[in-house]
Amino acid sequence: MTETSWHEELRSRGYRVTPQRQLVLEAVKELEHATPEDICVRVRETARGVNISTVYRTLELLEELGMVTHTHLGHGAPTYHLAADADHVHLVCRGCGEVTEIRPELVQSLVTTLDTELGFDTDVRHLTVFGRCRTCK
Amino acid sequence: MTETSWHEELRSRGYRVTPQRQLVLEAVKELEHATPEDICVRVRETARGVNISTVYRTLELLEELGMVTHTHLGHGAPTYHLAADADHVHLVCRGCGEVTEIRPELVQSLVTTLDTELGFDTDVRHLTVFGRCRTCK
DNA sequence: ATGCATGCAAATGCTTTGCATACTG
DNA sequence: CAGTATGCAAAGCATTTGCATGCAT
Repeated sequence: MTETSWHEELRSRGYRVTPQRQLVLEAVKELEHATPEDICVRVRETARGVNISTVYRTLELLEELGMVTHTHLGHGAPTYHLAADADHVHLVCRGCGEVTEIRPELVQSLVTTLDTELGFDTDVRHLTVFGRCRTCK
Repeated sequence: MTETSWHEELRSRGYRVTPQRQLVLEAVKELEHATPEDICVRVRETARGVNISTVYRTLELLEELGMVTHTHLGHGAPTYHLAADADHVHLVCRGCGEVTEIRPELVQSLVTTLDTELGFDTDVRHLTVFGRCRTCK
């Protein structure tokens, strides 16, 4: 999505293009797996402050527009990605806590099975698999 | 696990058998997919009150002992199961919000792939797959 | 100008913690 | 009796909301 196209996307839906919204989207782009708090801190480093509640409101909006997605990687706050970069599945190791991104092809068999057997359409981007990595098991 | 065996399990590890711990375990057994709050309410119905902080402490203990497990089914509080009953995977529909339990065999291909390709040992009981069910897609 | 978006502060939901008291072993 | 477990209240995060003001259109 180009710079201008999402501006128009916003306007066409009756939303406004504001500096805060641009800054939050930038931060999501640069930081990967960022929590709302991370994003807030990042934005404060680079420019005028953006309030944490605006970060929440903006992330909700960007998610509704399909520009970002979130996943729950642990017990704490969710982490956000650009939707365009989110085409992967997360593996979280309970031993060392390491988070790995894997190619979505590795879960293709699961997606196919759930679709064939149950007619269930899996949201692969939101999928997080917990377990133990090679070194911790 | 029999009634007495988990009492001994507790004692052997230096923990004590208390009415609260028994009540919480009972509630987890009876309510399925119960949040800490649900458990607290349930216990209050049947007997003397148990404080919410005791519920949290007890669930943590029971989980450490491997008697219960939890999953995150939505945005709110986690839900607890008896570990013995937990041998299933959760499907959560983003459309209607319905939670379905499926046989772990349906994700066997995923587990095998992750093990073979990455040496990752999947915690199937904690797995929750988000997406859209047959009627909502 | 109109009214959506933001900042601020308070409220909310969930969970943890400190400490005095109660109870188990 | 010794030391763990509980209740209570307060504190701690993460997130949401109400409302007055600011800014994009």
